[in-house]
Amino acid sequence: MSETTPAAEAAAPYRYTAQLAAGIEARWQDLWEREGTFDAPNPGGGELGGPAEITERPKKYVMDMFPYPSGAGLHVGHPLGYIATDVYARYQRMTGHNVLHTLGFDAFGLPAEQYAVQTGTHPRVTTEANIGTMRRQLRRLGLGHDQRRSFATIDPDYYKWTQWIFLQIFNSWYDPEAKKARPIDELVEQFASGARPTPDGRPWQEMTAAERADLLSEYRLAYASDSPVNWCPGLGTVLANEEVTADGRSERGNFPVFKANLRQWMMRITAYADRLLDDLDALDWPEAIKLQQRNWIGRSEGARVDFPIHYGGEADGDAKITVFTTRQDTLFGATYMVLAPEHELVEKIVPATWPEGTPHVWTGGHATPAEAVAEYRKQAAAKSDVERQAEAKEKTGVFTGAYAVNPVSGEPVPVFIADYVLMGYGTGAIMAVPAHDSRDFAFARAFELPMRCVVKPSDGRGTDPAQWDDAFASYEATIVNSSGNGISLDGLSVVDAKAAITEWLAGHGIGEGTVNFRLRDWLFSRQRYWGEPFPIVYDEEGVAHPLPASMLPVELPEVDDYSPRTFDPDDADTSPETPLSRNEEWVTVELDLGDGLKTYRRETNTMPNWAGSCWYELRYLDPHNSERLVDLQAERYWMGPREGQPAGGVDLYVGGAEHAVLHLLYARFWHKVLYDLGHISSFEPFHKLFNQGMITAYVYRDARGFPVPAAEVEEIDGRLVFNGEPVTREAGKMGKSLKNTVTPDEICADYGADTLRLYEMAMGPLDVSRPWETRAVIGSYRFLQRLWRNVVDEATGEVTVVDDEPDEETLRALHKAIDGIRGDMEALRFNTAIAKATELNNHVTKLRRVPRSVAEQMVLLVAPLAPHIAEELWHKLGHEESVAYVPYPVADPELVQDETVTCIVQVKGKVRARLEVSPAIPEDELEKLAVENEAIVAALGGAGIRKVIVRAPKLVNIVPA
RNA sequence: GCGGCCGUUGCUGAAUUGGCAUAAGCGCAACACUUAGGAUGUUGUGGGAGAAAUCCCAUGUGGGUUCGAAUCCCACCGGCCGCACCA
Repeated sequence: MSETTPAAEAAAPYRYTAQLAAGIEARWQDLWEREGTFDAPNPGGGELGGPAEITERPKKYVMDMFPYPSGAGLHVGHPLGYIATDVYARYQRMTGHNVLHTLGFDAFGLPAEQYAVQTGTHPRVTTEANIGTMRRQLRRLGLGHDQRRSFATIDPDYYKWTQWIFLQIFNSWYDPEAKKARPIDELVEQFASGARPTPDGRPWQEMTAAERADLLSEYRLAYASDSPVNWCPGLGTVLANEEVTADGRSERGNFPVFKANLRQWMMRITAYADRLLDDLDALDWPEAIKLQQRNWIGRSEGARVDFPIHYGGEADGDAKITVFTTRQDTLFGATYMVLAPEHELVEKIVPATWPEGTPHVWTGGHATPAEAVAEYRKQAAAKSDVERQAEAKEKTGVFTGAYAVNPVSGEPVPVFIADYVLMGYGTGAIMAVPAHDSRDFAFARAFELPMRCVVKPSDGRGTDPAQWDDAFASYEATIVNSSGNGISLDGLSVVDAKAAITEWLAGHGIGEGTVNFRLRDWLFSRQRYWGEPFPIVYDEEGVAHPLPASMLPVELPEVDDYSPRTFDPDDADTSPETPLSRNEEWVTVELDLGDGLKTYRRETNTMPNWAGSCWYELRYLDPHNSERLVDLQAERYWMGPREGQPAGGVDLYVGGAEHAVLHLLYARFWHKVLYDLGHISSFEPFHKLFNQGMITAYVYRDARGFPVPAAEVEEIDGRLVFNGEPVTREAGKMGKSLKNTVTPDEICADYGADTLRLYEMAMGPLDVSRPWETRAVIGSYRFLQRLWRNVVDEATGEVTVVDDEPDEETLRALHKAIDGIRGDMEALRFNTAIAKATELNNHVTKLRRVPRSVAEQMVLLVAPLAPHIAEELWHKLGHEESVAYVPYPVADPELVQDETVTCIVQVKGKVRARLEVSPAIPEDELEKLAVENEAIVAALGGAGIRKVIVRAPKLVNIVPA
């Protein structure tokens, strides 16, 4: 490694060693910082303004996903993306772009709070210390960030604007006509003028303040509501749907999550479902991520259908159950209905007694419907999502005692409640078509309900569902048994039947075609200390008032105990307690909000971790603006829509795929609201998204299965051994508990930052996960040593390049490398760029005298990848300016191609001869050469030629007769 | 269960549009320099046959399309990821 014996040092005191690299790297990092080498000017004047000659260049806005400053420090996997964006940004600078690249910190959140609780210090103290550590670790890698633009989400200057955006969202509503957010005042005006009637028809002026507030809540894009939310006693907070895993546990901490009815802040992201879906098309994102977002939004086309129902006592002829279905074509096959247990209609429809002839299995053994329903609802509520998942295969439910009417067949259909119908999706009620839906099929079998086949099975199973093993759900079939009430679907295909019945339903006023989304509104409040406070206060009547912008930021108060109150993780019968509520002095506040000085109580929830990362791409552009969240001109310059980027946005956004739906969906939503309200010109935050893979590491385990320190495992005769005992190896994450952590600091110390950068980029394609292998780092180190030696004499430190013109072969090798590397850099294929640079470097190493022109171009080629050594060599070669802005080498097209190319001649696809030909050789000439070639004649063995395929100049393929 | 992605050498991985499979690196081997090598350099390194030129086989398995397939299509095997009673 880096150790060299005194003898070797004496012989080569100027060898590129880790020690030498450390000196070079520190020196250039200091200079870059001192000179502000990577400061990117905004157009125009002001603090961040810069010369027009730079701002007139094409721009590139390159971004990493916000790091969270953990207390554990970085391992070598963390900086992978940061190195990649730095290489790309440096390349873009050298190809004439004004490049904005910086890095801030996402520093609010539960881990900081938990860490602070453990260490007994204020979250701000530990968080800021962690940020300091991370800055030091990252600085050592030589990342070319514009430090003027760096900030943390916990800075009051920053979260002031997070709160401001919240107010913007709170103070707007979504106008479905205009398909955009509008200020809530415009809605108030409509109500006040009567242009829009109030729900109960009373004039707006006659409504009380509380009534008005409630009404507006139905429209605001941020609103508080009582709704079933994910309550996690173990964490002491509620969670967004996205933060709950499929088996009903918290993503962080893996605690059980329960449904609880709590008053919480929500974001009406569902209003944007269509736009969030449609605008994906114009984005340059990995298809897999787009697909995940599409699935999460979950658009499905279907119809709403009303089923008339008569219930006890009420002579209400209009009573109905509305269902959502995607299979309206099977309406004739609906033989029963199911409501979610929590459905509000349930209480109303339950009759006093079981109808005559109610089968025993339907009643659950209860004497009255009310009893049965109450008992089932109790059971369903007590079930955690985990239990519900586990029992998903077995359908449970109970008859409500009520019958509705199938609107097309006119037949009475019994109404059940069952937990396989979810309150949160569609209308919380379904029409059950057991013959053509496998869930309904299972339920119908369990409860001995009738089935009616209305889609003729195309798999030859017959039309009697009693004989079937499962429902027939295919669309590749025609409708049968579906006539009556003035409509017939018989003989139509599924698709045509859908259209026909939808039209019929609409015409009769009992349904309409509609679109339903899986996406739900975003639960936006948390019962935590370490987050942004809401800029909201409540008056005596409990009406929420937004604070004026002049009162921002609402700073976090000191509290005695900032940990959230947590409970027994399994105790669902608990409720959250916000840490901020403990500071009574802060909570109670005297304010003049326009009605004179009054007493208000502050909102004590805080915003979720995602809030700060929802808009940081905008603040980098103009981080110190105290008047606006971002200067419009700066935003338009760096992110505005343009050719090829119709929605605008960051040019390159690099981060892990784990944020596929959460952060990326939320950030897109906020961005669109800000766009609608005219604050920005782009309507998507990130034009190109790139997911980097993970650096994994080998985990070594002993016979008991415990991890052993990876660094101390030896390979003896092909067997893996630790302390003389055999161990097993597997790929895993890198982490302390697995004893396989490798830190960037140790690699920098042993080889230097340039070697680390180069190795991480050379390991493989950026988007693929791959295992770290410390022993392979030496390869990148050798590359840099050879590069160094090609320019510098290890014994004297003198530059050894000569002013000779390079020979033809070297020249062609150089230009081929330039051409290839440029393409690779552009496409983020750094691994193959390095392979090409290595080839060139190895070629040059063999030259006895290295021409200056070749050495200089080589230094420029590797400069984005290994910037410190490149600066050093560039200056040793006699240049004064930083290599950062020197134009990247350009290939001469004449020299990219060899003077002669090897043409392969195949017979029936097998290579039988090679010809050295000019790249410009005409097809017919090449064919002639090939056909006359001795080896080919021999290979043909006298057989005639059926066909000759010529792909000049590289290939001829002869097909014998 | 549904959807998506991926299987190339001892290992990490290259291969532009369907056109010489295995670039580059690690490791391994030999040699040179060296008191020494865990330094550096040079050379070799998919399998099989052969003295050699060369030939045959090989991109998870089996089929197909094509003059030609790692690449396109179908089925299967193995692995990874996402969603999961979504009506």
